[in-house]
Amino acid sequence: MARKKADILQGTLDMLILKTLALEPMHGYGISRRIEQITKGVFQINPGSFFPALYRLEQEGWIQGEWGASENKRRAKYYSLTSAGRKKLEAERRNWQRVSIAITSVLETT
Amino acid sequence: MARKKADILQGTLDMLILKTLALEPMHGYGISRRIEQITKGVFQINPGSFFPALYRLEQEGWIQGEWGASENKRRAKYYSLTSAGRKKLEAERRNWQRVSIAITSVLETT
DNA sequence: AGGGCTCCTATTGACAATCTATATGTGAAA
DNA sequence: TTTCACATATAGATTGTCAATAGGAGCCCT
Repeated sequence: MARKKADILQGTLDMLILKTLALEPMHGYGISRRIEQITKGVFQINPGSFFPALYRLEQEGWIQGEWGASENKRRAKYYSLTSAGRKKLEAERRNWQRVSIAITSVLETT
Repeated sequence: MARKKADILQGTLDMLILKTLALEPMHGYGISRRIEQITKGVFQINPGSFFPALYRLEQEGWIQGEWGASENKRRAKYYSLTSAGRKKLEAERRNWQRVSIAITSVLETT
C-alpha cells in the first residue's frame, strides 16, 4: 500500500497560521477549522502537525497565546500575531511568491 | 543562528525532475543545471537531495537510467521518462495546482 | 609532466516538519 | 446517561531535505 501523500506542503503551514491570525486573534482549533474551510478541505489539518506548529511559532515570538474561553464556554488558548509575526508573514509571503513562480516556470517550459 | 530556509519545497523536487525529463532524456547533472537555469537560481540543487531523488524515481519505475557518455566524453547516466512516469507527472501537476490554489486562497482572504 | 578547472556521480549523518495513533476533558444535546 | 462536537496535547515513526565530503576523468595551461 503506497503511503499517502502529505496533506500539507512542508513549510507552508506556518505561513497559513500566521496569515489566519493576521485577520483576527483566534484559538487553535478555530484556526485549523478556518484553514480547512477556506481551502475547501484541500488541507486537512492534523493535530499532530498543528500543535507543534503553534508551539514553534510562539517560541519564535511570532504569535502569542493567552488562555481564555471559547464561544462555547470551553477553555481555549487564543493566539494573536505579534509585530515580529507580521514581518515574518510578509517574508514568508514573498518567499512563497518566489518559489511558486519558479516552479510554475519549470512546469511551463516547452 | 537561525537555520537557513530550505531551497526546495519539500516534495516538489520529484515533479521538477519528471517535468525536465518530459522534454528530453538527460543525465543527472544536466537535469540539475537545467532546473537551476530555468528558475534563475531560485533552486540550488544539492547533490545530497538530488541523487536520492533520482534513485527514488527510478525505484518507483517513473524514470529509467542508462549509462552512456556525455557530450564532453565523460561517463554519465542518462535518464528518460517511462509511461508510468508520464502519468505520475500529470498527477503531480494536478496536485500542485490544487495545493497552490488552496494556499493562494488563504493568502488572499481579507 | 604537472596543476587546476569543470564535469559527473555518489554517500554519510543530522535534522525538521510532517504523519499516525492515542489521550484527556468538558459543555450541550438527545 | 450516552453521545457528539469542541479543544488541547503527546509519542514515535517516517521522509525529504540539508551540509559536508569524496573521487575519477577529460581538458587546458604552463
